[in-house]
Amino acid sequence: MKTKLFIVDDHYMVIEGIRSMLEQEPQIDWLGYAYNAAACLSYLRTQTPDVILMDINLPDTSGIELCGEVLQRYPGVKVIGLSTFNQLSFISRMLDKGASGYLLKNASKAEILKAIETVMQRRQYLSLEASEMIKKNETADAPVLTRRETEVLQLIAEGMTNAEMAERLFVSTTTIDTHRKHLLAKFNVKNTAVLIRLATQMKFV
Amino acid sequence: MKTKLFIVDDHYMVIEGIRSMLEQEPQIDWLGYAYNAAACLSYLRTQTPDVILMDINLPDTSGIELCGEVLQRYPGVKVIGLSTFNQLSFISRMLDKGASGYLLKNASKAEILKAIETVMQRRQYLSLEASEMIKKNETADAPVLTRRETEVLQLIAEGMTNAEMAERLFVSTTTIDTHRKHLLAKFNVKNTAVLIRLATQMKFV
DNA sequence: CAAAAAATCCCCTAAAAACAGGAGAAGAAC
DNA sequence: GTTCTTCTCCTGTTTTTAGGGGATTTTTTG
Repeated sequence: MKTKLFIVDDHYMVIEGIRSMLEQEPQIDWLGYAYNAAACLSYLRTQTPDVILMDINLPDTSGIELCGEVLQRYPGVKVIGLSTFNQLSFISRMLDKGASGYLLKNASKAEILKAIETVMQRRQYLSLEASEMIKKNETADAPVLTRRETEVLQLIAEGMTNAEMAERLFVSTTTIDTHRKHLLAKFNVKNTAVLIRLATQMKFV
Repeated sequence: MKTKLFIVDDHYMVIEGIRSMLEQEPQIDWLGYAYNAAACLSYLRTQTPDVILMDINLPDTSGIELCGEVLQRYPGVKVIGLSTFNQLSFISRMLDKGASGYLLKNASKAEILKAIETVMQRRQYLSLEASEMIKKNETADAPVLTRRETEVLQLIAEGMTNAEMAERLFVSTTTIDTHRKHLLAKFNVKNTAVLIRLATQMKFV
């Protein structure tokens, strides 16, 4: 039984690298690739792969969003996140969205094959270097936000004041103020500037 | 006359992609690759390539530094920068260091070959999409900041208040206030939140 | 050198955000 | 059926930013 493999990555060189490594493998059925989230979703309407290798950074949506969307529509698909060293903070959110594993972009052919094999057995595959770094980062990094907090964070980043947000969300300004306090506390920062910088860097906005 | 080609990139998939695309080309002599700046410099002590494809992001030094160092020691070598879409701001600095060209990581085989050919003729090769985006970035979105404004912007993003920045930069708080006003005006935004979001997205911070 | 740009400083007022501390209600989780 | 989380709201005070002016002194640059 061949594994139907699909890639979503905006870098042709990466796609070509994976293709060159895996195309000749007997257990891999190379379905193709997409450069962005839209093309990926469009492809999935006609074909259903077994495994999708998905870059965290895409030109239109973030891989995190795309992962959530894909798994909501096609729960049977296994998604393996792809990332570079300095983006490990995103991985845990990708796993939260239901991804089955992740690889670093410097993975060898053997490691990619192992990852695909592992997730096909309904187990999780975490690249060694990356899971080590995640362990290290676990404490400090990306906070867990509630629905409302995420919403408020987004609106702050759009430039709205507490009064404007209160009106938009049909709550009191003091409520917004509370959400802000919680955001500052969760990100462990003391003002909006750093909050928005971190939130932007961590792709919350 | 074959072109001796060397790659510096920390992502195995990218190296494999380029190798797979170019190895069979008769005019290319595939010398090999390095994962980081140190390995690259070490390799250059034994061999001198004609063209180096160099990633902007490396684990040890930045590609920009490495580019400067390599060209200082081996002025005859042609360096072509490699980058992704969201790192265009680094390219101009790479060109300042003497790079002969740059490519985006989604470049096709034909484009890579054209770039190599072009720089071997002692001309500069700039990828189309990227030079367009650089042009865009120059005019519309990214404002031109003065030295002091950049400095203040950075400190705001670090979370400092006007008083703290004034102390750090040995000026009055009202001066900082003025720089802030200019920043808001230049970015055409009404508060710090949007300022920092845009500045982060545009890689000012 | 003259003109433009950048950096510096000042006034004032109003608005917004941060800090502190508490508290009730609804729903989910155990 | 209690505990935890989330969302909601409150009263205050203090700090920080934003907005609107204006002005002087260095640097750059044509």
